[in-house]
Amino acid sequence: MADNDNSEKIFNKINGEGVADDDFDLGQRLRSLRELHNLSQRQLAKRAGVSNAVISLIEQNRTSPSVGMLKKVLGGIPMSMTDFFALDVAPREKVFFRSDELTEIAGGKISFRQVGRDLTGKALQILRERYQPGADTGDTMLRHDGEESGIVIRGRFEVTVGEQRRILGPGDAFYFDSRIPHRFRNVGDEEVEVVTACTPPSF
Amino acid sequence: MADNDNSEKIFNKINGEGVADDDFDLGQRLRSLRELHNLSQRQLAKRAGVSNAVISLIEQNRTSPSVGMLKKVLGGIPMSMTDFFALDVAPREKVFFRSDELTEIAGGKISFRQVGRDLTGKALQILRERYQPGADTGDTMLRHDGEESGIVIRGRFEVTVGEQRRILGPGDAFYFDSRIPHRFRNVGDEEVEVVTACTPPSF
DNA sequence: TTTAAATGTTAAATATAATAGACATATAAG
DNA sequence: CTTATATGTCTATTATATTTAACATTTAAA
Repeated sequence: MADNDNSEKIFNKINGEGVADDDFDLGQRLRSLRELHNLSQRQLAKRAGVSNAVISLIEQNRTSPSVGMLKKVLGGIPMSMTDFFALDVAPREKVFFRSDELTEIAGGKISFRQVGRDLTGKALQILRERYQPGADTGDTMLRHDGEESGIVIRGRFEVTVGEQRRILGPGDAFYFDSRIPHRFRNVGDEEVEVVTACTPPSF
Repeated sequence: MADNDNSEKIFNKINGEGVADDDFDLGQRLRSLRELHNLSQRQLAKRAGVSNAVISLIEQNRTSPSVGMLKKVLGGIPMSMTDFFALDVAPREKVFFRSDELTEIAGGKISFRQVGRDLTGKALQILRERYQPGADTGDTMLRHDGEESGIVIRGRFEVTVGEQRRILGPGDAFYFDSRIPHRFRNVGDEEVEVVTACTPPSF
């Protein structure tokens, strides 16, 4: 073995034996989903075109279904694989946030005020952002997983996404895949106010 | 068979034979992902603790891996199941939206203006909502999958979530699991303006 | 009570996924 | 050229997922 020998060893040190054991309980998840939709194992099985036994076995985690099988089963609900695995969301507690309760993330020329304090396990991040005149997100373009969207409330706001650039005013909006390098800048004389949302949270 | 006999037949009419054949190509997806990370099949196999053959077979779609297997393989990258399936998002086209390009969803006393026209396959829905004085979302509580959050820009906005109710002013915010029944109402004299985000899109 | 249909579970049979190891090819080193 | 290491693919064997058909309970109707 040649040059990649090391990376593998390092990797294994980090991740145990390289196994990514998500702890989530596939069986429990399917069972909840099925019961939420008021279907019996047999009803679901028939709609999905599979045997009822396999659903019982999956729900007991006595088998690890092939993705083809899981897809068929979910097809009986119906729900996509994507949604099924995205269902990681835990039940939430705090619902309301006073203006001054928003979590200050960055001060100075750019102010990010986030709804909610700890977003681990949550699907959505929503921010009220303020940019002082001339403020920007820096020279290196931002890049992360997920999608991102926002609506400008006040000011003249320059948004750069990949090769595209545009100046947005009040009421204007943007929507893009956050994996595309992006950057924000206040190009006007007054403060920019913008409400943005990301999924999943990027920090 | 009793009362659910019909629902099944109707369902099958809608969805072919109840099979949810996502068209996405799992093999191609894994291959791209692996190549993106500059790993050979054997390197990935070693890191994941599986045989190299299975990766070849999966990438050729000659086998439908068990979710356990897929999890292990992704563990070698590493990437979670969630992210793997969330990778469904097609490369996006339109990024910027002028104020008047926002899609009008509901007129009258409540105005929903959405960023983007067709959100199928997208993870995020962001809306600029306006409520005339006295306007509300109706007597029946809303309920759908996903999470929902918003920040009030103007006005006095009553938000009811499950047993909780609160009146929010400019800058105040909310965040909740959309499966909890909820309702919105303008309880002030002036128009309410609020920016909200849902994931996944609820309509 | 008896009967019938529905429920979730389980066992044995079958189909398929996963492994170990060989094969063919390509690239680079000697 | 030969040799060595890496690549992706394929075949036979083993392990496991999936089906079929039964079982044990429960619920509702007769």
